[in-house]
Amino acid sequence: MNDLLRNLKISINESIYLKDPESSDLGKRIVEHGILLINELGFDNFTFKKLGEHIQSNESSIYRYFENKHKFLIYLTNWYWGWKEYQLAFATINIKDPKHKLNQAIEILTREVEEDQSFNHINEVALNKIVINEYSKSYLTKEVDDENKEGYFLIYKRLSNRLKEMIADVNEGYPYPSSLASTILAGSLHQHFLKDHFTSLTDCGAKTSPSQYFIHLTSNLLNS
Amino acid sequence: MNDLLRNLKISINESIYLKDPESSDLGKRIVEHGILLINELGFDNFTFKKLGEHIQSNESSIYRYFENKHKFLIYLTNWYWGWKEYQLAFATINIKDPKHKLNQAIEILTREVEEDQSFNHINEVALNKIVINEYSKSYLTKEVDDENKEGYFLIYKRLSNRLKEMIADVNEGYPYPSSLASTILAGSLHQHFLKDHFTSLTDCGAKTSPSQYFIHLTSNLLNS
DNA sequence: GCAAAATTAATAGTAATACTATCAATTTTG
DNA sequence: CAAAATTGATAGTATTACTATTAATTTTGC
Repeated sequence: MNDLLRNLKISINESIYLKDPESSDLGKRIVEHGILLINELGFDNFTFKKLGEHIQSNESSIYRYFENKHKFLIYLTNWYWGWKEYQLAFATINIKDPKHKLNQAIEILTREVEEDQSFNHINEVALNKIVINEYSKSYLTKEVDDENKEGYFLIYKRLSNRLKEMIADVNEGYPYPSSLASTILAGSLHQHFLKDHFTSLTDCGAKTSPSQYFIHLTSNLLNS
Repeated sequence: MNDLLRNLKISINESIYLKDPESSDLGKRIVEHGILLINELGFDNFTFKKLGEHIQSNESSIYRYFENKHKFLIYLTNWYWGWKEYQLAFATINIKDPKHKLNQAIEILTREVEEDQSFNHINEVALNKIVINEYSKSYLTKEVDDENKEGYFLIYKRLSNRLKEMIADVNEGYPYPSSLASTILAGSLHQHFLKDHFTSLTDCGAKTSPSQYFIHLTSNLLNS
């Protein structure tokens, strides 16, 4: 992202928060330090009380922004996928060739994340680690169907669908474009996790990236 | 499985439990009803207290078998993967042709689960749902590296590695056999989840199965 | 610049969770 | 049949995940 986009705001479904954290200084500190603290402790060990201590504020004040830590995770991961959606749009808009476009999309969606200067209070590297380690906990719940109806996963579904369209544009005869898109998105988070914790289960590591693996896989699948 | 295997026992790393639940009637009831209750409530809402009430036993008695519910989940998922490993071994042992063997392996590992009469106190269908919904929570923790060293994920890693070997036997030039194996294992759980909760993100459903998707994907990748 | 409104902080309190400890009752076994 | 092991019942602790109330502080609108 560049300076032209300084005023960009990732828009997030209002039912996910009680009060928009972007609307106040405290709200931004909750998000900023929440990301750092979840990354440090893991989501399971993270509490609003601990976050309150970290930002020298009060547990009860945080509860005025988010109902509970589950919703806070939903908020953060929505932000992440919204951010990815912007990156994807900008990086692929002028590409005409469908194959090139798809490869670029996969690259954006599966690569190692770097800091984005456009969003001051968000550490995208830490947030990416949270998404790798915790995203699936946001939907692997008994409430998933209700929350899906509420639109909590809309951005992610839209993103997966964009990828699916690009897959179909390369090979309209390929019978599983939706499954391939979701496999790339969820699978790349998984490969990133494996390279950090279960090296024997992946070929990704110092020499090979998840992006290479998925670009190779997709090209071979669609161009044969 | 058949009657020849009546006395089969899935062996599980001793450091996962405090007392072998297979060694007593109470232990078996903990496992049997624990599976049903986790499937019913979801792992997050499951507690040993609730399980105690269900089996008309006491919370404190359950704690003598398992340190906590996390270890209980590790136990159950280990059992599941051990069971899959047996199925895989039996179903592929006499197949000579590497392509046929690999297809058979993918079928076994990704298909819809059916009841197995060999294991009385285990409801494999419910357990499969638990694995789909909860398995990733067992390793997406801050303790994953320590627990990996303790051997908590050995069976799963061995299974993934067997699949990797079969992939390499079909095409020794394919550069990402380990990643493909882990993608098939984790990806098929994910596709099963999607078909139940996010139908727009998958092509799997009434007419198409995750098995078909992954067999098609693998064949096309390795035979081109 | 000041009063009213909104926000935040501090404190207290509740119910549930995730255990541990103790001891009694029951069952198993040698 | 006595000793050992297992199980059940009860109680207790620290933490979590909140809600409620009120006071202090900050913001705003005129």
